Amino acid sequence: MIDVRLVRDDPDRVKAALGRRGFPAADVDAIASADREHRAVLARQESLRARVKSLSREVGEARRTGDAEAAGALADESRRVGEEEKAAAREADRLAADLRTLLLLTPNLPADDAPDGTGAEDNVVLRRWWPGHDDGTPEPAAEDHQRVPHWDVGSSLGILDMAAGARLSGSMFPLYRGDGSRLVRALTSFALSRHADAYEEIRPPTLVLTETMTSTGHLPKFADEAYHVERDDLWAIPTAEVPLTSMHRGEILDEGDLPVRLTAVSQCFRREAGAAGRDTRGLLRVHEFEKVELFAYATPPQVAAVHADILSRAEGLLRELGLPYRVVDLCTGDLSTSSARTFDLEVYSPGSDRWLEVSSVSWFGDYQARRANVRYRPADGGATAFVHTLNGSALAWPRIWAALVEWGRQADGAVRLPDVLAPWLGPEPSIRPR
RNA sequence: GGAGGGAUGGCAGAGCGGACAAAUGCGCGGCUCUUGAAAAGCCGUGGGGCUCCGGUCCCCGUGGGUUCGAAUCCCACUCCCUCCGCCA
Repeated sequence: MIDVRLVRDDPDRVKAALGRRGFPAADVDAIASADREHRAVLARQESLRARVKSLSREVGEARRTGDAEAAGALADESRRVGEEEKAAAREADRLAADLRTLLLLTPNLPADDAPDGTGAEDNVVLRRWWPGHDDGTPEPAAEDHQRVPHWDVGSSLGILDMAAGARLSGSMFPLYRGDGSRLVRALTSFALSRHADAYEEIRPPTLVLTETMTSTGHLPKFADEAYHVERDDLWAIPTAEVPLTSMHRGEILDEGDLPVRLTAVSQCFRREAGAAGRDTRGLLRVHEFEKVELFAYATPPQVAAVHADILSRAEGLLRELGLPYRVVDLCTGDLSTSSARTFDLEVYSPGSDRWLEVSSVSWFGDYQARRANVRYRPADGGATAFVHTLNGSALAWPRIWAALVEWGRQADGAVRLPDVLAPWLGPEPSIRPR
């Protein structure tokens, strides 16, 4: 959530910033007027409250001095003012709730250096990397035997059974078998091993409270995108970012402990409402998947280095896996609601001839921290301030899995996997027809 | 799921209807003393909203209620602890 004081003090700046992502200026004015109205009623309520308190003190004093008549009169007066105060309090509460609703639905201000644009077509490709060709030499085309979509590779090798997944849970719920399942497990172990030096490994719950989903910005606006367990009012997380952001909810951290860097593997659930039928074959888009996430709470001066670190770790994994990828700087029109700046990593899939998003590395400013109320106390003893949050996938496995089996496919139909996975899959890891 | 106990500041822990943002101890910061340290002594030490910068209001797990007045009384809920039941 953005700071309402920004709207109060410099509405034009907020309008300009939010306008870059297509948010209407009129909605900013609505926030400003809701804020004014709320503060006016609040001020009235508080002065009435102060009056009740001082009258009550006088009642006590009158009683003590034995002046029952005066005490009665004061109590009557206090009761009368109290009634007025209660009405004002109800009004103030209602206005505060209205204001909060407006703020919760307002997206974050984009970073100044995020590229302008209205949609994915305006995103900026910052760089491409091709194994063995990061020196500017021409990128090699994929061989014909690599131009087989992963769903065909998966079913012919018996390592991916989408039909069985559909039988159990409906479409877009993959079921991996045998070496396909081992590959997912190997990728998780591989990624976690690469972050253990600086990021504490967390295994968070997968079902969370409404409050937890609200802190990251996934609620209230995107309720349709998430699975909801109504009986217990719990939500299936779409990413480990959700529980990690709320891990220190309501706490005040010491500046000396920042940045707090966390990594987590979790199942991720996405309803993908409205996405059915488009780009959904095989593992291109699924309802449930596993992902390793990198996450940090940081102070503003630490943000640049932490953001770069998460991005370089995600890129590092792709390089180790030998998968061609590109780094995309998301334009203001394509940023997620909570993000101020996002770099996507996309791997090239030769089987489907498209770039697949496998990671999203974002800086949220204090937008999420304000919703989650995570603050820090500066080392110099100054006033507490909201932390900044950052996160990035490192990485989401279904599309990595897809790219690996396509790029690794040999002329004989077997799949050769990267040697970096040998610790978990054995030497010269590969998958052969059964 | 059932029975009982609990939730107060960084921590421990008093307060159980009237001047309480809250005793006391510990911790932490500053100062005095000291060659230095320790000990001792003194002083200070929660968060937040609004503000005409004079103030003022809110926060004692959360949300309601009673009262002129609630940390304190009542109700509901959440979480923690002990025991029973169930269970991977």
